[in-house]
Amino acid sequence: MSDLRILYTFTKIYLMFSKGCEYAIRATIYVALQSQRNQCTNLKAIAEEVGSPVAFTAKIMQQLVKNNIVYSVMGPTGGFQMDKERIDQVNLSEVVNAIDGDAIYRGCGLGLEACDASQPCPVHDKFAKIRDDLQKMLEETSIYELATGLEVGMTFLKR
Amino acid sequence: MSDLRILYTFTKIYLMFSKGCEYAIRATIYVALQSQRNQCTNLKAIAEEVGSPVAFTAKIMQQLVKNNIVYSVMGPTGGFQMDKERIDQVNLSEVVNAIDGDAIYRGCGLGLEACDASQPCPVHDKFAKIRDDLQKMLEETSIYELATGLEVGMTFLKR
DNA sequence: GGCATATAGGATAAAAAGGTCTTACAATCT
DNA sequence: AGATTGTAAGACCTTTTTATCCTATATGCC
Repeated sequence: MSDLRILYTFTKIYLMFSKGCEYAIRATIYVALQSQRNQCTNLKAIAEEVGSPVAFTAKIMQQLVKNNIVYSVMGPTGGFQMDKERIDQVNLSEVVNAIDGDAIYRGCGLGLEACDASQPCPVHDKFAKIRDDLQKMLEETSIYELATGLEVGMTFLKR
Repeated sequence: MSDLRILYTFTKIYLMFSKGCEYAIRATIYVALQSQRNQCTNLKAIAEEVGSPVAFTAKIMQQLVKNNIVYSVMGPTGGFQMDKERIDQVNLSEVVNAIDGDAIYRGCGLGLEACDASQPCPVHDKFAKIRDDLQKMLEETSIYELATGLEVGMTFLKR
């Protein structure tokens, strides 16, 4: 790792999702949990609970509302909430798609623009399998499942 | 996708590796192929062949040299080359590690710093499986294998 | 030796992602 | 009515990532 600092300053952990998408997933899980308790959660509480910057979280919540993942309630005692049926229906894939789009499923592992089965990059097939597994996992994982783990105290959203 | 442009300007395809790492993999495969033909390849040729910016590629090649993945030869007729034994030995994981470090195996899918088996984030287990598969794949894939596909004309490094 | 051609390495610049602030406004509660 | 909360959009700032440039140094060849 140390040598890398010649190339990059590098503190970032390069992973699957954009930062905004990570916040979106965490926020959705939290709102789902609160919604199960029939509670509307306001922006500040969400940001605090998922450890995300307030202003940035506001943009992300707007995006989640637009994509019909959560809904918003104006006025005092307002905030964000999820329909109870939606908690079961919405899966991780939907949330990711709302923020990052579907690039994660489509993109080439080596960054080539015109990489597909007919003109594959050297790692095309090997990556395709990993990506398919990822996609399947994201589609099979419901927000309900994740919120439940959080409620039971088995999982955590911060730090 | 269109709605996203409110949040991000977004042309980027957010994936597994940094840009530098993608170039590194492509470059290593190309150098390996040339080395099998006992040819030393200079920077300019590499950059041209893998479609990467010359100056940036120079930095990446330095990194690959430091990590003993390729070696460099100075002076006219110089460039980069791989020991023939190394072509078999080196796997994708080594190349990735040389540029991006091992963050891809360690990092939390939701970006939490203190996420592990004892204090997992809601998607910890599901991500762990995908990441383990990715790691295994990267470790099992040799540069030799990838260079061979390229030589045979089955795979491509550009566009 | 002298020259051409390479890589090495530091400094710097450009672009993208991440994040903040401000302004105007709409809804809803007390 | 007034306070509180979200909506929407734009301008702006900061950090990280990506990329370039310049000078030093090594090597092969004449």
